[in-house]
Amino acid sequence: MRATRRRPRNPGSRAPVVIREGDLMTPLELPDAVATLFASPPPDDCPVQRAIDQIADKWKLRILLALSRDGVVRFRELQRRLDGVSQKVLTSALRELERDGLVTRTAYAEIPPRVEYRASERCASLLPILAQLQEWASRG
Amino acid sequence: MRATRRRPRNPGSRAPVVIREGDLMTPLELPDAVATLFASPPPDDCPVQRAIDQIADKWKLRILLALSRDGVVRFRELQRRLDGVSQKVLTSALRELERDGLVTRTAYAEIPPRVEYRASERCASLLPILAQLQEWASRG
DNA sequence: CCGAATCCTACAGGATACTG
DNA sequence: CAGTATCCTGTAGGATTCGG
Repeated sequence: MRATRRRPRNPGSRAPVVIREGDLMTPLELPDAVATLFASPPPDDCPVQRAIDQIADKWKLRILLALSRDGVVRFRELQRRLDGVSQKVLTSALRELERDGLVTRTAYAEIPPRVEYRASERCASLLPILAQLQEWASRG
Repeated sequence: MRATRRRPRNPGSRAPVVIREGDLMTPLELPDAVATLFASPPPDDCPVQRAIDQIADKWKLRILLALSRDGVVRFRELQRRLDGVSQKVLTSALRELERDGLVTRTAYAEIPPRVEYRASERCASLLPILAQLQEWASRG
């Protein structure tokens, strides 16, 4: 952990925070590591929002975990492991994950067709963050 | 989120990793730090999914960032800063965030009424993870 | 086996009016 | 000001059918 910088009550130190008189609580401590969160472009181009949007639907997270755990998985087998997902939804989820660089799709021109999905390196680099998120969720 | 119950699959003991012969790629390297991701209960009780659900809608992330940055913010002022949010949606988002322990709501029995929102400590502990997510998103 | 095409429902999110 | 109460629309997700 890094040194927590306690904000003193005296005025004069840079005050980006609105405090009314008689206010009992100070704002949260904001370590430097999170400063970039507030420097990002305000509206819709927030990278955090984009990242969340890339994994926040009903199935994507489970898809990524299944592929990361099992390596190479074919479409039908993946659908079987994700109990209850419809083929249409799984297809579109995989398409988006592929577009976002989180999974790799490999199709073989065979009969019957064979399509393999695997997690990408980009997905692998996301897993430690998800693990932290898991730890965070378990705390509360 | 409506999931139709299907018959539970019970394939017996299965090798955790399926590798076909002639496969060129090995599964991703999985550091120990992410092992807990695959040990969690499979279906709907995944803590990661819960965490994501708590912040993955159109406004929650911006609400949390605004409150974390500005400290104490009243309802109307918050709505002004989140350009375009309707009060119904803002209200329900704040209710959920409060229920999940991410924001604190303080109402004063005055006329006109005054209600203050602030980010919780639990929210503060989430920010570093969001910062990492931001860094991750910037990499791809 | 791997989808694409179609149809359908539930719900998130928005617009507006009204209240204490 | 800080909400509720309605009404409305777009879309995520599911069921089913068809095709290469």
